[in-house]
Amino acid sequence: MGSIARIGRVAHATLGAQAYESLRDLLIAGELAPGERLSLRTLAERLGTSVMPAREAVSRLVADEALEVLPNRAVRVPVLTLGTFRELTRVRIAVEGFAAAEAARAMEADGLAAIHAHDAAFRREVLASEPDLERGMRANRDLHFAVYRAAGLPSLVTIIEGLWLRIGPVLNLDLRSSRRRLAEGGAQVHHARLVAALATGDGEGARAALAADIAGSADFIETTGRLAP
Amino acid sequence: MGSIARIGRVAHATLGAQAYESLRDLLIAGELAPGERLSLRTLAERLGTSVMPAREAVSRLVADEALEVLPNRAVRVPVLTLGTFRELTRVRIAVEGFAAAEAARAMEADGLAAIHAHDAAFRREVLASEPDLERGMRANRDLHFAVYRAAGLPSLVTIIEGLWLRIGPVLNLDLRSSRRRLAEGGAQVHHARLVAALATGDGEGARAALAADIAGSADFIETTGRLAP
DNA sequence: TGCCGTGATCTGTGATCACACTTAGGCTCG
DNA sequence: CGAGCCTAAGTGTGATCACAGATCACGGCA
Repeated sequence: MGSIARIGRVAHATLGAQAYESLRDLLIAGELAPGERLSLRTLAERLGTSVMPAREAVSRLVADEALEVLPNRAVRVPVLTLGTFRELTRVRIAVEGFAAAEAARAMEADGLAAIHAHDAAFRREVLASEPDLERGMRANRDLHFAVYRAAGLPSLVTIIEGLWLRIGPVLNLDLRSSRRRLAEGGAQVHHARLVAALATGDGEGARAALAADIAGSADFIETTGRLAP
Repeated sequence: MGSIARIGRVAHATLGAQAYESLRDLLIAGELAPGERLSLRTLAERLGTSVMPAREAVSRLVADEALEVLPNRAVRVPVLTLGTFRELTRVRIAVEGFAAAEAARAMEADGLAAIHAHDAAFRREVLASEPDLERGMRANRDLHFAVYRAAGLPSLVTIIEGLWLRIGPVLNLDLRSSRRRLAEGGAQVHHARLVAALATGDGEGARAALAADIAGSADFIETTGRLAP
């Protein structure tokens, strides 16, 4: 095979798209606290570009409601009220629960294998004596989205990504602040029930397990009392 | 009442936001055909501004997947394949069906009155000897979103708007092309069942009626055979 | 007559400048 | 010594310019 054949895509990523994904990852990872203000020029300087790519990134994230512009035109990470958080949780249970149910019906072998791997990685981190929180949360995220992708409905995955983008800041900020959650919580129990239901094609079982998982972490967040009233 | 009181919103709408809503309405109304290419400069000239607001509008719509950039960097209205259309329809039935079920449980008097009004307006247009298609479709849209808003889950309404934005071009293009659909179809029958279920708080009935309505219009679109293979 | 090379034009992207507005800090005056 | 104004720095928004790449049509060569 000539070397010309392995050139592949040039990965023509525009600067604006790169800036968008950088900011996006920061938000999902909870590295930008709710209420924190952003400046286009500061952001551009940190990215090593002009303000234009930063503008596009912020503009898209505002459209996703992952950032908000105040009446002063200032840009900041939205501060979720308790009511908004509960609303998002209800929507998540409905949408992600549906995705899990569909995944159970459409599950194929390789998808199930990937899910098993992510589940094992998560449980390994939970049971470790010195758990790496960031790696554990990434395993959790990979597990969830492997399930959602298995439903075979790409537009649904996009919708769920938008939901995670909005709850990311409060969710991951609090989960990182206390390492108890990872070890104590029923997360791995829910995951086990979820994986079992997926393996047997039990759609309603998968939906129930995922709903319990979401509700469990949401309850934990509420107990921290860090949400705005 | 002094005239100062009726100023209302300062309409602090940024040019980019105005451009976004203009393009958005054009897409939902199906006035931009699938596959049609857009030019930032042409768009800017039509809006009477520079390319900057047009850029922001297009950028946001691309993020919503309501527009797409080809590998050539050209921007066009996406051409839905039959598979993508069916996928979106399944997601719509799940998400909008959930919204209808929640609306039935949370329904209040004034919301129900508004829904009744939109339903009457739609039926009036269907039964008219000389139906105004555009007005009928607007009544249909108002009816649906009045139901979704009644669920009391704003983030769900945003999600559904995104779905309508994607199917708008093919849906409304075909519905306008044949006036039969409005008159023949079971739309008003499904609407009647939907409104009745909402009035009695029958969540599952509302979900079923809405699902049938969506499936019915989707079937009609498929019979036109205008979708890409 | 058919086909390929080539240049003009149009595309989106990024940088830079200009402007209205907000905000915070320092300075002056009571 | 304290409070209010007022300047200066910083904000997002919009316009304009510069540039690489794609597209398409015309003309010349085989």
